[in-house]
Amino acid sequence: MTVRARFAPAPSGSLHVGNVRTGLFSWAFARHHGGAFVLRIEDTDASRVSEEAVRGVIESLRWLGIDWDEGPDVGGPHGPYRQSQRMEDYREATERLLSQADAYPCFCTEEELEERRKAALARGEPPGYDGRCRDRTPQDRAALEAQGLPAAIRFRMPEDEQSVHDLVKGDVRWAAGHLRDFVIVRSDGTPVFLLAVAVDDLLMGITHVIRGDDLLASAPRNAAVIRALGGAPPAYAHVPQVNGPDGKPLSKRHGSTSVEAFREQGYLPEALMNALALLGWSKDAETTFVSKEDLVEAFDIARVSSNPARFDTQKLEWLNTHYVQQLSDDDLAARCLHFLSAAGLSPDPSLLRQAMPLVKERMKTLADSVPLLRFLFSDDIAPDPKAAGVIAKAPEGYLAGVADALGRLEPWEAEAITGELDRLASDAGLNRTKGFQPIRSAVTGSTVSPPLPESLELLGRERTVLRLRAVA
RNA sequence: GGUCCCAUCGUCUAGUGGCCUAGGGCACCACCCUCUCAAGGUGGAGACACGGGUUCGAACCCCGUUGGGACUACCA
Repeated sequence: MTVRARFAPAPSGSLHVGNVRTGLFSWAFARHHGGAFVLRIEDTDASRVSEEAVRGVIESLRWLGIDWDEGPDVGGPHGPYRQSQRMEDYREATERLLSQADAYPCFCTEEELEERRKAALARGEPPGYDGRCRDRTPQDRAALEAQGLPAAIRFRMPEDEQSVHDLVKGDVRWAAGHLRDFVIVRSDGTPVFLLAVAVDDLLMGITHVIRGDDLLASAPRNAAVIRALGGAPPAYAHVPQVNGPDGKPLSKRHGSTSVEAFREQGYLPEALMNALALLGWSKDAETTFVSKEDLVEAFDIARVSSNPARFDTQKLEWLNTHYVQQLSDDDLAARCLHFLSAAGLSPDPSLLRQAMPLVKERMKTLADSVPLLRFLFSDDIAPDPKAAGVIAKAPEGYLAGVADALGRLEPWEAEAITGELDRLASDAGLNRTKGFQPIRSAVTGSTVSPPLPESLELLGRERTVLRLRAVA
């Protein structure tokens, strides 16, 4: 059997790292087994989706390195891949279910349902649907319809015990009567997720449904609908949710946890993917660096942990510094360009490229390139308060002397500059730290910068001397 | 309330009855290196939620308790 897995996000908000992690696992599973991966957009609730969100989902996944064989943008034999465009399939399925008496019209209004729910709760009974419309006679239904009462369509849940063999949770059972009849078509005629997912998974030939475990309870319902439609349910794997640092499920109040946000902060896709891959899954006891290829090669759904994980930003940061260091200078320069431009700088390409070895191991994120390199690409480098303090404490005439000496120095390269700076410092009775810091402050405007002599070499003699004189 | 899921260092995890005086990564602490900041190196502290069983033997199996979470919608 050829594996067909899918990722089916609801584009109601941004794709947060918990969602993608689930998608990543589904993708890795499909790729590991040489199967197909399908992207489907779950937008049955039109009020909650925006076109922007759909585009955002696609872009985020692509950026991360996840690809799909069938989807809304690339098409495929089982399309369309947006639920909002599959209404005909849902209508046909509903008719079949209705004709088989696996579904029935329900005339209860939301208000009535709410009241009965409260009443049941008050009596200490479970609050689910009470089945009032379940066994109405055809005449009864006709009469109610004749009155023009709007009706939703409910699925008639089998009354025996239901069970799901889950690839990560194991066998999960629901005793008879615990799963109530549920609405599959709203009274306005639009299908509900519970129906759409089942129909789509069936029609798209999905063999493995890998999704968040908040959907575990809907698995037996999805499976029941698929069986009623004459199909065989796919295998299910419900992976745990990803929590925020406080241990609560990821949500808006955790701030920017979307893929897009991490991208904007300067994280590398390879680092995010690595971090996500290790959240709830591990290759073995030791492995901490996992590339896309490693993940595909080693992914095993049976090794997915069944308990929820917190997203660890510090580890992401550490992974990111690691991956930044792995990048070639050209690659890194190209990636930094966007951040420097966004900060209003217009870096000279060759200078930028030459600066990479200096900053590579000093960047946690690509965005860090801005404060580190501003002095090279802007002459507006008024010393910050700390730097101003250091300059003020420099011995009388020290910086002017440095300016003079550097103005005559030959050749203008790091090694010679280092020698000269050392000489100047010791002549002034200063050690390297004390001797270099005022210069660094004057030239970069900050007490923190890439190594000084190398920085000066790149800056050039003229700009260096000019800046020294400006503060001297 | 009911049903279901989950429970190893702060955190991510290894662990599927003896290999565990519980291993690794991040974070933390100390030291080394050092022109700032990093990076790097060395070392250190740090966990099986609790209580009962089962067994010659339990982090691993069973039961209970406690604590988290999900679902219980004409949301997905």
